[in-house]
This record gives sequence, C-alpha cells and structure tokens, in this order.
Amino acid sequence: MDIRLLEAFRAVIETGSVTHAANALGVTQPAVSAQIVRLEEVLGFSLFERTNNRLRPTAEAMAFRSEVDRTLGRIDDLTSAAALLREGQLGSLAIASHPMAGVTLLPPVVASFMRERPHVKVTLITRNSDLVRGMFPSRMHDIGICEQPIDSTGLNVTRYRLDCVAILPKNHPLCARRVITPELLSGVPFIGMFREWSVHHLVSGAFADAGAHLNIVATSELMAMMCGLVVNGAGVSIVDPATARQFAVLGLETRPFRPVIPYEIAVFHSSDRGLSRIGEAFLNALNRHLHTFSTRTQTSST
Amino acid sequence: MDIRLLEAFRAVIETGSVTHAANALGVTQPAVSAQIVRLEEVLGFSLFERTNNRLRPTAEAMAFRSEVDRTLGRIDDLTSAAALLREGQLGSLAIASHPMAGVTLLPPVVASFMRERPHVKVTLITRNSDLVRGMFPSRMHDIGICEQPIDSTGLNVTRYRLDCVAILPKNHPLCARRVITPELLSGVPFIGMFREWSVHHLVSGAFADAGAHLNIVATSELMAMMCGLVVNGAGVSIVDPATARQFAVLGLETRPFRPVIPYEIAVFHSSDRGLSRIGEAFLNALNRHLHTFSTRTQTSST
DNA sequence: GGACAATCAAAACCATTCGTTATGGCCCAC
DNA sequence: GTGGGCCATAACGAATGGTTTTGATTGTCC
Repeated sequence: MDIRLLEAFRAVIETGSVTHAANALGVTQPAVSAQIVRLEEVLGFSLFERTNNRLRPTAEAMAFRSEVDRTLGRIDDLTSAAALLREGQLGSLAIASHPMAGVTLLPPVVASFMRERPHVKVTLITRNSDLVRGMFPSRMHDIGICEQPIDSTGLNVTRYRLDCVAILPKNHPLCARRVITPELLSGVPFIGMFREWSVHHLVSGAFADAGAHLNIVATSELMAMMCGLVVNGAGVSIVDPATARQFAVLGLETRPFRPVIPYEIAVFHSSDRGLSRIGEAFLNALNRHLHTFSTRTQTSST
Repeated sequence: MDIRLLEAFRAVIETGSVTHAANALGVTQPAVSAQIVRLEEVLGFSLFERTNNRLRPTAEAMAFRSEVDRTLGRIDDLTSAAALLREGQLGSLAIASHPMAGVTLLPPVVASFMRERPHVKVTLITRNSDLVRGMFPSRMHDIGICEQPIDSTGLNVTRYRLDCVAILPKNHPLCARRVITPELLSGVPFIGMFREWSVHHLVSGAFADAGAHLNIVATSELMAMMCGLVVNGAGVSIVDPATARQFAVLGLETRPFRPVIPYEIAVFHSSDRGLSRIGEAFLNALNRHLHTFSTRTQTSST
C-alpha cells in the first residue's frame, strides 16, 4: 500500500480529473493515470468508471475515500511528530537534582524551557546530592545535578563554579561598599545555614584567615528563610548567586564577596547513553543561564 | 514517508537487531540496514546509536515508535477496509421499493443479506410504484423495485414474473384439490384487494372467461389483513407467491391456480452508473430468492 | 457539421531506487 | 587467540516509476 497511490487517488477525487490531479501533485498525467491503475490492482476493485473519457468514482471509491482521508491524516500527524522530535520539541525530560538547584537554579530555566517547548513533558526529582549521584547510571533520568565532588566514571560531567555573593537588607550601611570582605562583616549579625554545606565551611575559613569574627545569629535549613531573615534586617549572609537572584524579588541587595567563595555544582548525564535532543537543548539553556553568573565551566567525560 | 521504512523500523525495535528484523520481514540484512539509514535521513534525527556493532534506540526513537505503531495500525485498518470493500462487505445499499415488495418480498432477502454482511448499511424506502420509478435516475438509490410496466430508458431492468397462487384456510374443502381453478372458486367467499392492483383485474378476467362467479365478500388494502381473513376462514383469495410464503406462518394453505395469473415486478438500477459490488451481490441474492418461486426472468438495459 | 480543445490510455524510453550477494570490520565469548 | 554474531559498505542487477510522445474519444464552439 503505497502512500503516493493514496495521495493520487485523493487528488483525482478532489480535482475531478486525472489531469488536474497531476498538476496538483506536480507530476505528469500519465503518471497519475498509472498510479490509479496500480491502486485499483492492489485493492482488487475498481475505483472509477471510465466512461466518455471521464472518470467517475464508484460507490466503493467514495467509501474508500473516507478511509484514505483518515490514513493520510494520520500520516500527516506522523510527519509533524517527526518534525517536533527533530527539533527537540516533543518528548520527555527527567531531571534529578539536589534541593538547592531544584529551588533556586532550575525554576527559571525549566520554566522558560517549557514555554519554548509546550509538547515536552518535564519531570523533576529532588533528592540530596548523594542520592542524585546514585540515580545514575540507571536509565530513568536524563540529567542529574548535584554538588561537588562527583566521580565521573560512566558520566559526562560539566562542572560549574559560581562565585558566592553577600546579601544585605536594603539600606544596610554596607550597601555603600562595592565589594564585601570578612573584615567588613566582622561582628555583623550573620545568617548561617543549618545543614552541612561546603560554602559555609569556606566562609568560616575566610573569616578565620582574615582574623574577622563570624557572628552567626541564626541558622536555617531553607534558603528562602535565610533570605527572608536578611531582607527583614536580621542580618547579612553569603550565598550562591543563583539563590541570591532567585530571591531578589524579596528586596535583597547583592554585593560581590572577596575572597572568592566558590560554589561548585556538577551537571551530568550517562555517557554510555546518548543524550536526547531535548536533553541537549536543556543543557544548552542551563549553560546559558549559568553563564549569566560569570561562571567558569569545565567538562569531563569518560 | 515510505511505509516499508516504518515497518522496518518497527521490526528492528521489536526484534532488537537488524538481522532478526530482516528475517522477520523476509529480506536481507543489508536491505534493512539501508532502510533504517533512509528513514533516519528522512526524519532528520537518528533513531539508533551504533555502539559496539549494536543498535540501541535513542530516546527519540522510543517516542517515534508509538507514532509509528498508530500509523501502521491505521494502515492495517485501511487494508482491511479495502478487503471488505472488495468483497462487497462494507458500504451502503439504498433500495426503493413499492409497498408490497417492501412487506412481502424484501424482508427475508434483506435480513439474510444483512446477516452475511454485518458492515453494510441498508436503507429501505417504500413508495408507490410511480414514485419509485420517479426516483431514478437520481443518484440517491441503488436499486428500485416496482410493478410493471416500466420504461427502461436509462435503466437496467430485470423483470420477474411470478405465478399467483390460491390461498385457503386450513381444512377448507378445496385443500383436497392439487390445482385451483375459477370453476372451483365459483361462488366461494373471496377476499379481494381494495386498491387498484393488476392481479385482481386478471383474476376477475379469468373468472369471467370461465363463466365463474367471483364472490367478493371483503376487501382490504393490506396483504396482511387479507391473509389474516383467509386464515380465519372468512374466505379464500389469490395472491402472489411471495406474499403467500411471507404469511405462511399464519397457517395458510397454498395451491397453484390455473389459468396462470402473472404478477410482474421490475427490479432495476441506473444504467449510466455502475452498480456497486454490494448492489450486485444484493441483486444476486434477490434473484436467487425470486427463483425459488419458479419465476421467469427477463433482463433489458439501454 | 467540422475543427478544436480536453481528457485519458498506451507505448517507448530512461533514470532512479531498492534489493541481493559478497565482503570486511568490530566486539564479545569461549 | 579464535570463532561467531552483528552491522556497514560496495558492486551489481532488476524492476519500479516517471517522462515524453502519440492516439483515440468526446464534447464544444463557431
């Protein structure tokens, strides 16, 4: 059952003549004539009555036509689905990330990605970094995001280093400074993170190196709460720039912090299994987004 | 978008290897290999990752597969619809008949026809003979049935002549006779037809020729009522054999009548428009049925 | 009524396509 | 290391499917 025969049949029915159908199809009249004959042979019944050098559809042809229409419609759907797949517009994307990425990094990227690709189904899984690492190389997820360090065997890993920033409430005296240092923050009420987080080890190290006093007045497990405390004047803090930007709407002031406190995350996927076009597109979008933080990137694969 | 490519794709996915797919499809392995390449070129994205001389479907291939399955399923439907059309099992049949055919002739034929062809939609229109004749050559109906005479220009007409029979109640004295004649019925209570009907003109003519007395004690418009009257002993009558058989379940006795009273009907269809396979099949069935009445047939077309 | 235009079919021809056979490379298992 | 399984490539041949040309038929317009 050749599709071209069906298209020829439809064209003849619609235009009412072989000649016009041939014009519509961009082929010559004898070609269409032969196509109709072939179709009739394969079907085993005649589609047209040849009378007076004219074709008149038989009753069977009329009934067959509706079937053909449905079939050609389905094939149109198939080709448009193929086009969507080709452009990475159709399919699914499963991302496993650690909580901070899930809360502060992914939302803007995923949202704009979904806006551009309304047919893509996105699944977001949030687990702690260890569990995210353990989820690969199972085939369930396309992309993983976790904190450093990560063993890259069997994975394609892209490492990003974001420079942490100081966050201050509006009108805080230190807002006058373009760059914040441990000396400036010595003794200033500071909001820390309750859980183990590499960044805060680095922060306390930087304070110690500078002989400054880290005056932690509150800790929280949630970035949103820390930022909320800062906004309301409970103190200042140092967080990764993605978090700072995500909660900027609350009214945070952001300043660079020196010495540089790097926050390192790893974005990865199975290296044995090629990434889907959607996955590639998402990695590009994520990469673009991360580079708005003047991020340094390093890719490694095995 | 060649269907064979889709079938090759499906076979490779299902069997897991090009070689097995080739076996399943009855072609050689390089053929399937080339088909997959062609399909990938047409689609614009790759369907398999070639690694370690093995093929592994990409994420896009998995998504594409469901579309392909639907498409191939639709094509299966198309081919089976084509098979039904070829066998006259799918489509519609519109029959316009005069009332007596509609009541006594068609029901058994149409019922068994529909039983054999569950996918065929049958439309029955019942009008008087003049109106039935007037319905052609409009294209709305496939087959017309009316009483004689009929002008056959533009029509394919098959004329049937049925010999009318005498109908008697059970245990009527005349049941002892193998053949009924006007002489035997002279003075016997007779059920006539109210409306103009050629048969009854012939009957009264036969009685007159034989010098017999036609003693009409009741008339009706409905064959069913006439037969009911006969069954219940109100009299005897002479009707066409199709009617007699149709109402035989009521408990009629039927005997040949001499001289022969012919009842003539015409079965016809447009001659400019070929009859559908369904129409042909129905005409055959109708012809077979009518010949169980030892009917004489005569076909004419213009 | 005759010339013309339109339509479809048939024949000859040509190119592309598509499948087969033969072969080679690669990887895995034994 | 060797053999077997799997896939890709190349060479080749057949057949499919198109074009061009031509012919036959019919309806139409002067």
